[in-house]
Amino acid sequence: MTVLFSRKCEYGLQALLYLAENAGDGNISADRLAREIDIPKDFIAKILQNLVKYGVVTSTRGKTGGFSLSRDPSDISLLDIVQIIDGNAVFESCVLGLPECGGDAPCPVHEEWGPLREQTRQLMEKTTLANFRPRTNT
Amino acid sequence: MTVLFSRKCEYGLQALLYLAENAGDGNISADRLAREIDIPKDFIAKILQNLVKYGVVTSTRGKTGGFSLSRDPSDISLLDIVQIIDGNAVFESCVLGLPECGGDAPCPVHEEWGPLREQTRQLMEKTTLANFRPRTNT
DNA sequence: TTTAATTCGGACAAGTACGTCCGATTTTAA
DNA sequence: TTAAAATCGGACGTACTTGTCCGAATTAAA
Repeated sequence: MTVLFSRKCEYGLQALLYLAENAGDGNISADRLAREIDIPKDFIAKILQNLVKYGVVTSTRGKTGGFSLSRDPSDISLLDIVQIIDGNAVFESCVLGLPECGGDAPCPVHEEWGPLREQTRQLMEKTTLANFRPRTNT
Repeated sequence: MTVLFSRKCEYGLQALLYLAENAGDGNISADRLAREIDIPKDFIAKILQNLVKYGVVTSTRGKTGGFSLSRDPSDISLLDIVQIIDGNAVFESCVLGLPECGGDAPCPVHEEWGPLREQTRQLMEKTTLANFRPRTNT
């Protein structure tokens, strides 16, 4: 199991953070991404192709082709990516999986999980692709 | 996708909360559990059989058989159940899936996710099977 | 012009989680 | 004693997620 997001989503986040980090290098190929962040090449290619469709990533074919971010990294939140790949059910569902969990029939952790979930959502929302490596300035 | 725990784990938690809630009824059959909380019968049976092995649930065969809690509900935390079924990787892993995420190479949300994860763990730890329906006392 | 390196799209394969079935055993009640 | 209702254990089937492959199209460099 993963923690909150699917493998696909984790890979997408990792790849886009790498694109942001290495934006100066121009197009970055799926092959390089696969090598650098240790993800199956064809799999990350597919994930990025999907993000291209949603306007987050730009792709270029041909010999010097590859992927790059469509917008400024600071304009793309981690939440944007999560919602494209996984949707936002994770930020709306009962953590115990009770379909009817809500105000009138709350699960035992409903009241406490709500704020934690919301804080998590806000964390993903405020963190952008510009926020790679927060404190590794040697 | 589920939120934090596997389907199996969610079902286990739901079933045990039901056992706690209806402890007065003696043994509760997999069939009743399946009907009441809308889970495939053979699936919840398997999940409970596993919890029997770990000493959380007691099973009785035969005509009036079924399942019941081995200990007082207040003695069984939700975390106990989660750890038996899913392990505790969920409370230890990087939320972005980075294998090397840690103090020296933190992911962009490492510092903030840590406390949220820990609060979640503590919530599951302090909440027991006696904490069903916190505020439905009419 | 040719070759190499890339993305694209679709199909397919593998792996894991989820769910089902069945025969054996146990126990109670008729 | 017999029948019904339950768990147990193992095997099996299904569905979803993850991962792979391949041919076509595109582009730049040799």
